[in-house]
Amino acid sequence: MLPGEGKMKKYETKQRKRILAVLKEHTDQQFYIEDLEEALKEEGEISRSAIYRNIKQMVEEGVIKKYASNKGRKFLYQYFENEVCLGHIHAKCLRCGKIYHVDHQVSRAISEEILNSLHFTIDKGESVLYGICSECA
Amino acid sequence: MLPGEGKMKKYETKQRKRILAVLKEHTDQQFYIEDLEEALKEEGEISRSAIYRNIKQMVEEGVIKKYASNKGRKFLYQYFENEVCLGHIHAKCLRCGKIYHVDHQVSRAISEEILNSLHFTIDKGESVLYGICSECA
DNA sequence: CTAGTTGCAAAGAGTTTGCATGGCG
DNA sequence: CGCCATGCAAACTCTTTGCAACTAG
Repeated sequence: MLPGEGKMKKYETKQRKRILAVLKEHTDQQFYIEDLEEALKEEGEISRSAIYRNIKQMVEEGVIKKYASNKGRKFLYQYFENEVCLGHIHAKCLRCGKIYHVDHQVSRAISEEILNSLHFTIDKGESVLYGICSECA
Repeated sequence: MLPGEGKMKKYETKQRKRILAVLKEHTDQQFYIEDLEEALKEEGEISRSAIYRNIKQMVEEGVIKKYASNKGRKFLYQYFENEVCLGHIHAKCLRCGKIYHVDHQVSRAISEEILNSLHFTIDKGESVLYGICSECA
């Protein structure tokens, strides 16, 4: 890990493992804290503070990504596969919530178009396009 | 106004006029409630509840747009020029916060690329790209 | 006039934090 | 064993709401 990217975890607790497992199982989905809590409940509850603290830690480590949601004041969290996600723009379906990876080439093409027309350098990891996916259309 | 788009305002109060004036003066900027409060303070304070209620009303009317911010749990608000903003993707500078309009043609080109590669239909009004603008680079 | 709006204060919703206890290494 | 993490509850932050007083039309 590069310096300044946040502290590494110290202990590998049960709770942390279970939280990460849920996120890894659904890499195309974003979770509210309450979704995580719900999903975790089946094998025994984890306190909210533990969830919040672990999540926060993982965000700092770059293991998961934190997104703001347009409706309401809750945050969304998603497992972030560095190899897969870096350099990709993402698209989120407003109906089903699923996350799609915009193909590498297309992402780069878009990035270049914006650069040419506005001299604006996109941070692909931060940019999420919203719309309706093929399944929901 | 189309049905279902929200209620129209009833009264044109001093407070409402002043709030809208501030937003209209900086159409390339997004405001936190506290920024508005600060900007309004100079000509006499407006209560928070009045600011919140007016803002909420304007969002429902489509006069301004509400955005979630990635850091912190506050919302951002921006005057929404229908003629100018409709059909445009926006780009927000992560450093200075300024909002840029992605040219109509480029917006459409991007929209089509995504449609072709993912069969995903972008909602341009909801999509904001993040990055660094030319001035801040 | 009289319905919609303001300002205040109190209630909500989501997140963070202090502290004693418990568990990883 | 020592340090970090957990769980609980209380504190915080931002937003919403109830209500009496106040205005725009």
